[in-house]
Amino acid sequence: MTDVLVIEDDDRIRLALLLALEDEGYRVRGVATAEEGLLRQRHEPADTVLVDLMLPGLDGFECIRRLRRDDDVPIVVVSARDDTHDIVAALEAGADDYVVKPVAIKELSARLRALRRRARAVPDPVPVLTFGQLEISPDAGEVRRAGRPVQVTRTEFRLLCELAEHAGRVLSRHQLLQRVWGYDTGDERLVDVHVGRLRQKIEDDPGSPRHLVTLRGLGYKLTR
Amino acid sequence: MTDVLVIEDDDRIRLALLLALEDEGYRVRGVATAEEGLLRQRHEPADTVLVDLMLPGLDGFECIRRLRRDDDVPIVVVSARDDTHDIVAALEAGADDYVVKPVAIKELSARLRALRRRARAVPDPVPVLTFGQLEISPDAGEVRRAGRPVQVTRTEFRLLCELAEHAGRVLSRHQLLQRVWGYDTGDERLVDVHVGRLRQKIEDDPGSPRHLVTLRGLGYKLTR
DNA sequence: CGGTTGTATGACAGTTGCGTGACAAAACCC
DNA sequence: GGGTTTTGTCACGCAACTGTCATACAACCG
Repeated sequence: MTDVLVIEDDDRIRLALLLALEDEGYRVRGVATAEEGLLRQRHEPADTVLVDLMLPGLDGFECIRRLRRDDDVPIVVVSARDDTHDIVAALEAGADDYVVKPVAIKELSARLRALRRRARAVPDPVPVLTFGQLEISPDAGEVRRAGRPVQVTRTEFRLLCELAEHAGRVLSRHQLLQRVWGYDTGDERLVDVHVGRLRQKIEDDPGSPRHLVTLRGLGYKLTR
Repeated sequence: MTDVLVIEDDDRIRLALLLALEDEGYRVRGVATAEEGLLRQRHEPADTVLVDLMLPGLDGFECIRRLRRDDDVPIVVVSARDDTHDIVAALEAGADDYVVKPVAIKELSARLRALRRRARAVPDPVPVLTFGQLEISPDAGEVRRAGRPVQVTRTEFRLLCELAEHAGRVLSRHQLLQRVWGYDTGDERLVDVHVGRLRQKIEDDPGSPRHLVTLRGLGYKLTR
C-alpha cells in the first residue's frame, strides 16, 4: 500500500484527486497549504507527495525545496501552468515529475508507480509475529518453534497467518473456510483436520494446546 | 558527463534532438530503430535512453520492455501521441517518464536531470550481497561460490538478483515472472526451470538446496 | 448417569506441485 | 551464414498435500 499526500488549496480539486487516488488503491491524505503539508509530512510521512504550485502563503517551489531538505520522498507537481519555465523551475527545485491539470487519473497513477519503482529504498526487515516461543513470519513464509524452523504446508500456513492476524479473537469455522479456502460453503470439519495437523507441528503437547485453542461451539483462536 | 541514446526513426527530429541535447552538455548518440538501439545499448551503454513509440519493426513498447530486461537505465519516451492509453502503457512497460512532442529542450533537459538524480540515488549501497559462501555483485554482474566465479546467463542473473534483493522473503512465481521477465501473464513453470538451472550452478548439492529454497505452494526465496 | 452434541485423529485415495531431462526455437557471436 | 549458447515448452514421475470418512474421545445437559 502506498501513502500519498496531496497539497492543493482548491477544495474541489483536492477532493477529486483524493477520491480518484483512493479508487486506484492508494491510501490518501490531503491538506490545503504548504505549511500544513510540511508539518504533516514530517509528522506522518507519506511515500509520495503531490503538490500544486499556486498555493497561498508558502508557494509550491519553496514547498518542494523544504520537502527535499527533510527527506528523499518522491514529489510530483500537479499544476495548471504548462509554462516551460515553471516546469524547469519545479524540477530544479527537486520535484521528480510534473503533470499539467487536468490529468487523467490513470496517467497520474502510472506515473506514481513508475516513480516508486525508481525510488524504492532500502528493504525493511522481515516482520515477525510472536506468540510465546512461536514465531510466524508471513513474508518469509516461515514458522519457528523455540527458534527451530517448523515445516508447515501452504494451507496450514495460511490458516496460521489468518489466526495470527486476528490474535486473541475467536474465528468461527465458517470464517476460516471463507478466508483461508475461499469457500462460501463446505464441510466445516475440514478446518478441524487442519487445525489438528497444525497443532502436531507447533504445540509442545498437541493434546492440550497452549496457543491454538478450541472454543467449543465457537471456533478457534490463537493466543500468546 | 551524461551519455544519452536517442532512438527515433524520423531523421530530422532525431538530428534536432541530438544537436539540442549536445548543446545542453550531454554526450549523445542516435539510432533509427529499436533493434539498433538495443544492440547499441548493450555494447556501449548510455546513462539515459530517449525512445520514440512509433518505430518501424520492433515498436517502442517492446523496445522499452527489452531495455528494462537488460538493465536499470532511465528511459524517457518522447512521442507525438498524447493519448492517456499510450502514456500508461509506456510507463507500465518500464519507462520512467513520458513527454509529448514537440517539447522544449529546456524541459526535457530538466526532466533528464531529475531522473538521473533519482536513478543515481539507488545503486550506491549494494556492492556485494553475501549468502553464506555465495556472493552476488549486481553492479559488476558477477556471481561467486566459495570465491570461485560462477558463469550464469543473463536471465539467471536477473532472477538471482531479484531474489537477493528480497532476501529472506518469499517471491511467488507470478511476482518473479513479472519482475524478471516483465510478463503479466504466462506459464509459471518457466520460473521452475530457471530456478533449477540456477541451483545446478550455485548450490553445493542442487538436490537439497541451502540458499535457493522452494516453499511449496508459495514460491521461492533466497536465504543465508 | 446416559444421551447428545461437538471435537480430535488416523487412514486413505485422489490431486497437486515440483524437479528434471529432452527438445525446438530464438538470440547471439564471430 | 553457420555454429554455439541461451531460452522457453513439454511431458513424465515422484513426493507431498488435500479433503473425506470413520471412529474414538470429550464436553455438555437434563
